[in-house]
Amino acid sequence: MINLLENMNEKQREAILLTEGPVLAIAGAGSGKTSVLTRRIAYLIYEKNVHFENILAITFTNKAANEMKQRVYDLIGVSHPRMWISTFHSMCSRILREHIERIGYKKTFQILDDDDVTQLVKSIMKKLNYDTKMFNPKIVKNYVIKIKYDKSVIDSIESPFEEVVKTVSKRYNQQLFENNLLDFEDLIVLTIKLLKEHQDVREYYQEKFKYVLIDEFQDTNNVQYDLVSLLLGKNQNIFIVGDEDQSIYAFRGANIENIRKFKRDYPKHHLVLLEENYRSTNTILKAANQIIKNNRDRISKNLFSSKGAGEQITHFKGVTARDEVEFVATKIQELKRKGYDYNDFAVLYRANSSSRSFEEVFMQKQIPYRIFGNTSFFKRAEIKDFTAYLRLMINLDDAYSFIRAISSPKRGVGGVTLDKLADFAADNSLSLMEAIDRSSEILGKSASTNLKNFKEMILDFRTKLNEISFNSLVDYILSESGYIEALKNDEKGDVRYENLLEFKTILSENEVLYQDLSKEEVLVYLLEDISLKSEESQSEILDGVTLMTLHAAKGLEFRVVFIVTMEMGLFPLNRSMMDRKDFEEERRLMYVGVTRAKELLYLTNASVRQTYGETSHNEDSCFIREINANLIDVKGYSEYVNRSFQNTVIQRKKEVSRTKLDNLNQYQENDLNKGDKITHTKFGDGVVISVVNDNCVIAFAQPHGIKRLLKDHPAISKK
DNA sequence: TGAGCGTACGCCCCG
DNA sequence: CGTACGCTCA
Repeated sequence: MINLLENMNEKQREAILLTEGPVLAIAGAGSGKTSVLTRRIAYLIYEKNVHFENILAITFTNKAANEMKQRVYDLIGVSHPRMWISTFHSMCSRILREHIERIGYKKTFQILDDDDVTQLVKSIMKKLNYDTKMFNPKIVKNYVIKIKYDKSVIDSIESPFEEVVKTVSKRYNQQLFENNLLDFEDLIVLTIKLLKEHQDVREYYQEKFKYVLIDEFQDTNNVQYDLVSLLLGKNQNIFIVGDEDQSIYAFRGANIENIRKFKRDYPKHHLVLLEENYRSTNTILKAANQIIKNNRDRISKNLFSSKGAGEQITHFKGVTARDEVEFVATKIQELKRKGYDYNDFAVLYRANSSSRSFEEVFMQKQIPYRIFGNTSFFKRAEIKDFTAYLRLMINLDDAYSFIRAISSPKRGVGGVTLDKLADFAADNSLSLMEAIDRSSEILGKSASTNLKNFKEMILDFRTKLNEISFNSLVDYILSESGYIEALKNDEKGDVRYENLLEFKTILSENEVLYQDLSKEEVLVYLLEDISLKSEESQSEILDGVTLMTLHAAKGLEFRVVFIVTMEMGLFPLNRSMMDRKDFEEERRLMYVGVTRAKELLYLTNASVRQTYGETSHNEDSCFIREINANLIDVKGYSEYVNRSFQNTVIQRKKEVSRTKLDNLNQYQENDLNKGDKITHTKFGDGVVISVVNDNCVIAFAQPHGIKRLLKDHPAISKK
């Protein structure tokens, strides 16, 4: 018999054993949170004889979910691919796949990723003759998503946007519904709708999920919070784990307040504080504490570790960005010789775009690496094209995939034809596919023949699905659609073809996993997986240096961590320096990065860097200065740099970035009112259109158009 | 009507 | 530096 409490400290045991009633575990970085979660699940199953179907565990990423399943399996040998350990989105997708017909959608719904949503909003805006230069489609999209759940948000939208958002949102939601498509927000919102409107479904799940566990609670948003309450019902066996200092998803609606809200909503909860850190040396922990204590809004925690002081933190500053990359590569090779594995290293950056220079040099120096995020496999054009075919086969109503599939490769049907077809379809309440049958009424002979051929082809693919193997189906679609032929004229055709062949692997893997399902159902699951994982990229390289964003690093640990591009403007990002809340989130991101390191931490940057073809000079990231100097060993060209780059350009740049930082500490209050004429340091003269709380909307001359800005931003001055 | 070419623009994080 | 979009020409 295994002992699930082995090696657990007093607090951790408490968190594992308190299975009944609400429990809030505040878990500092590296405090063994995942062990607690997995052991708690194992304990429920193994010791308390709870069936795994009665446990719901929510993680933040699919990767974390898989890892948790694996660890539970390692502990007690119980596992099942359909265990309810998943992200909010996967869980909702699974519930909806089962019951969505109750709220009027079809079971074959497909999920749109974020890029698709932005594109769709943009195209709707164009159709409605809104100027996409004046109104940034991304901002409109964010509003459209936000008001899905909370209609009252519309009242807080400033005047010129309000109108646009209202109109676009109506059209957008209608189009999604007609095409049987869901966006990520729908997954949650529609699950709430389903549970609210259908008592039997609600009671089924409330009865089913007897024990609920939620990880990374600081990153839940309000909609997710409500969903949790709804799933719980009278059941109070809820266990949440969170750490305010690691909340880094506010841009996506995450609300730190949810932890405090939980305390209020579940007054009888037990509070468990996990403060002992098992990961890092005390030098690293001290640095982390020194950084995070600069944030205003936080409950202070006292992280401690029984590990020794360890090595000093290194700050390396190269003359050029190339030096920085070379330093990282050389250091890795050096440590590798001293006995470290490639797996022990992580290079963490703020923006995905920073990865390229590291990839190049690593490749050149033959350092194996695995890269996470970025243009993931599923976001590549050819993959999206092919999935469009598959989606269309499953869901003939999907106009979005229809357009993608019919346009790649080109088959004599262009924008004009499609517009006409869409208008005709709308007028006669038909789907695009249905409208094709009557297309000769509105279109010329060649266009309507091309459309009919396309439809026949898709219908043929549908028949073939049940007649031939997945492997043959991939080949069949690729050749019949003319896709292969088109790739021959494509410079990157070979690579794209290789990528497409990956579908064979993916399809057959899923076929094995879901043996008891029909081929159509397998395809539905596969497409769902692709949608939910479109942001993640898996790599086949097992032994390699990890390259990833700071965001993606949350929850992971490495013996050696390099946090790179530590420069004002890059990290913290320029944009964040306008607002204290954003800035504090950058600081939490730094905190997350630092606390990933177990033994060695390197902070690197450069004094000269090429960005967008232009040379720029940035000051050291302020986060470096927040660490006590006696913890840091300064290496590299920094002294040389200080002496030799005293030219005016650098001086001026430094002044600019210093001003930006100062602005954070110095409050400027602009007394702005509707109609005021102002000047903006970057956008020039403008007129205030509206002011709501801290925000204002100002109309500038083209090319800037209408901007939504912070009222008190120092760049704005009244005329 | 759609393909090809030149210009403008963007500085992110993710399910 | 790359990509996305718009314009022009075939």
